[in-house]
Amino acid sequence: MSLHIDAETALDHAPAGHKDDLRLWLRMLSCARLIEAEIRRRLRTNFDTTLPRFDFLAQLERAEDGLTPGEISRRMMVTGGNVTGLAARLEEEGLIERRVVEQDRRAVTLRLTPQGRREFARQTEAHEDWVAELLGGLSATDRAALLRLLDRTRRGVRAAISEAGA
Amino acid sequence: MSLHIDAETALDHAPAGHKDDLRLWLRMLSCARLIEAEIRRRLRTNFDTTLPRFDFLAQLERAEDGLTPGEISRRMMVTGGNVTGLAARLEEEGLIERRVVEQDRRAVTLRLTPQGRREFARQTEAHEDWVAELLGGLSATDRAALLRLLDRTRRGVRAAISEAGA
DNA sequence: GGAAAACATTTTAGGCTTCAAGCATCATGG
DNA sequence: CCATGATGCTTGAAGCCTAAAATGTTTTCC
Repeated sequence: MSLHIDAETALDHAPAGHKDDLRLWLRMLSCARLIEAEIRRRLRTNFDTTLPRFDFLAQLERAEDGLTPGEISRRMMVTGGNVTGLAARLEEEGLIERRVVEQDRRAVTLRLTPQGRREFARQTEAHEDWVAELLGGLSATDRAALLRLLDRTRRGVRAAISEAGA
Repeated sequence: MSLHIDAETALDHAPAGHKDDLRLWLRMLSCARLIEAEIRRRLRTNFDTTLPRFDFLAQLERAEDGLTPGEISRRMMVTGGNVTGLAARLEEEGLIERRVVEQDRRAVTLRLTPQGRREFARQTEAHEDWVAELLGGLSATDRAALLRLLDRTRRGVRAAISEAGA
């Protein structure tokens, strides 16, 4: 909030919670980053892989018939160019395979190889254990409350974003 | 959790909350990423800058006498090489300046230029408004509860990490 | 049928990030 | 004094990420 506007205007723009929101956001960010950094570290040291690669494989695991880069791009919420690079490296490593779509030769489908499926199974099992380990300190009550609050938050944020875009 | 182990073994490895923890983590991650992506987008379109640059300036703003790259590296929790690159670009843009430390010629101090200070003031004001806008949907009660739960979570995660490292 | 628009993907340029190696400077102990 | 090791920073290689331009393919619509 600017220091140059008068108190009345400041009140209009800074209702109770203006500063609190910032604190809340910074805390959520630091919490998420703490967990994420630890998971990245473990993926690297245990499986010599990265979070984006892991997420990529997870998308393919859930889709029995493979996915197109465009579909993966939407699900991972990253750009198409990003998918191209990740797919190239994963194919290089033999974890996924590409197949041109017969009906639409612009498109390709990406799917897990048997090796990719085995490798991902190992990774996801460990990943799940890690998360449980990191969040294990929370009581069942806290977990439930946090889940609900985060859901509410996410809905609110989505609403704010779409409103801003409108 | 692997699909190939029997139910009993699965129970050993999956006490109540094992799956719930994963869901909780994924929800926190998606929530944080949603907000972060929107803030990055706005920093880009409104100020033609990035979140790391903004964070960097924020560190310098708080430190009256400037900071060394090493200190910034610790505070931002990123590697030293990262700081070097960011500092180079910010200096290029005239927002910060470098000064070799007299007493220790290995070290440099980085500080905001007057222009950098002005620019950051504009950015941080907008940033605060954005966060308030995005989180505005939450009630005061929810905000307080979320803040408390996130703090508890962070402490638990820190404990789990340091335990794992020990 | 064929031009134009829409679509799926890749490429390119640039920024962020890490790790590891390298360089310069300082501090210590013989 | 000066060799050795510690410290502060930078560089280089590799991966992740985006936005924008380029390529090839399909669809639309006259």
